[in-house]
Amino acid sequence: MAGSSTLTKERILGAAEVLFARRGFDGASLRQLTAAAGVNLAAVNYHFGSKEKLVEQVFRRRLDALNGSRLEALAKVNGRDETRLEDVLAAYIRPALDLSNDDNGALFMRVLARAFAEHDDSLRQFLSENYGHVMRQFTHEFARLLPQLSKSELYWRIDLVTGALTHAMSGFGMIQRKSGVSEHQHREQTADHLIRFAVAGLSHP
Amino acid sequence: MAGSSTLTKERILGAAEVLFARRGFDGASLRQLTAAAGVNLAAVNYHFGSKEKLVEQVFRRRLDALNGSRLEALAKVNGRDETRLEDVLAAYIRPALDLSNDDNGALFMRVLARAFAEHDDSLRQFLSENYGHVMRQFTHEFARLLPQLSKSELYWRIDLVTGALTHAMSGFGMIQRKSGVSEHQHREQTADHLIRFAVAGLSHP
DNA sequence: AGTGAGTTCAAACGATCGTTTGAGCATACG
DNA sequence: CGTATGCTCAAACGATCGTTTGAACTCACT
Repeated sequence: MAGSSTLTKERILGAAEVLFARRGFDGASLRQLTAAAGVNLAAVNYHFGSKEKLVEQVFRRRLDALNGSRLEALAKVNGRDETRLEDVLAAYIRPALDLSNDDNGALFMRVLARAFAEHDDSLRQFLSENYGHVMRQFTHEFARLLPQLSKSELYWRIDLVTGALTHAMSGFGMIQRKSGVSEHQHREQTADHLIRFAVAGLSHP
Repeated sequence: MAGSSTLTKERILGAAEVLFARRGFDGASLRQLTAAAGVNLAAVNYHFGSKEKLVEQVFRRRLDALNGSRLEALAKVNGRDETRLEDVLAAYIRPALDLSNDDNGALFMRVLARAFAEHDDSLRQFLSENYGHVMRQFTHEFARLLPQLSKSELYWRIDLVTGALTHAMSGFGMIQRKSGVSEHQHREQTADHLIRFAVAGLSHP
């Protein structure tokens, strides 16, 4: 091998994240994308095979780490002697907010929200096949902690909470935080809002 | 005037609603759209001026009625001697669910959710200019009913509730209802879920 | 019957899309 | 040194995009 250029691939993935968040998957063209990344137009098809494969890799790069952190945090919560609902929700929410540490991690949540709103079948299938087990594990935990809820009632609430969180986190990083508040504090306050809301949405009488 | 064909315009608007919901604004081409509507390709530019203007009209056709119903329902609630939070939320939610009476009314909520997730500036400005006063009026009502909440706390909760409702209603009409449940009952049950969730999300301690 | 405004139509416009090609360049290995 | 491999590049491919054009058609009105 010569260059083994993971550099070009990474530049493309980074630019794709920005442009997919801004213009959507259809709206962002490979020419805009490769120009922003400073690479040749043909590089996308050479390194990824197609635009659709690139989209999948954009998700993979973030979701592998994100959902890994979530499951890790959930396991840690389950290791304690008593499991609290808010801790389970924190295990789901905090890793997502931590993404904003990365350069464009916050933008990725916008990409995710787009994919959520587009009811594109192939993309949903890809996400379901690769990361469906995460949501299933959290759902199982919710069912255990909220035994008073019927199955359909629980699914309704999880769906609503998911919608709320996806929407809110897609806007995170956009809202200007007041001066005098550190980024860490800001993220902490946001996590607090989301967790308390999710607890109320799931467990209200 | 000869034809004064409101017929062609309506066929286009109907097909646009379906295809925008299914493929997105960029993903749905005027050729697919006019073919589905059974009209000539040039008809869109003749009757609407451009594709972007067509998008605006798709929103106008539904949102004028939808937000009108919402304000009407809100006025009716405010006319009573005491205003309850769940009634205000019902005034916001029920008109949206009633859209599913219409042929493709339920699909329109998908279109709306898409516009919500895409952070397209020109579309957001259009919606804000034309229908921003509705959200402002409801927000004012929420502030009155929840005086214990700080301004920022209230905005957080409204944002989260809005995200949840938009997501949920964009999926309404997709979920198959159990046999033996009438469409009216189904809508009533859905409204109940959404309203109780929204009450909990807004007013939790 | 004839005029004219409103509408539809097939055809074409230039632009841009995702993808492919083949030559050129770099580096590692015999 | 020579050659093979991985990668980049400019250029082109056919397809499809939104939009425009000018002729054909419809129908109310004089």
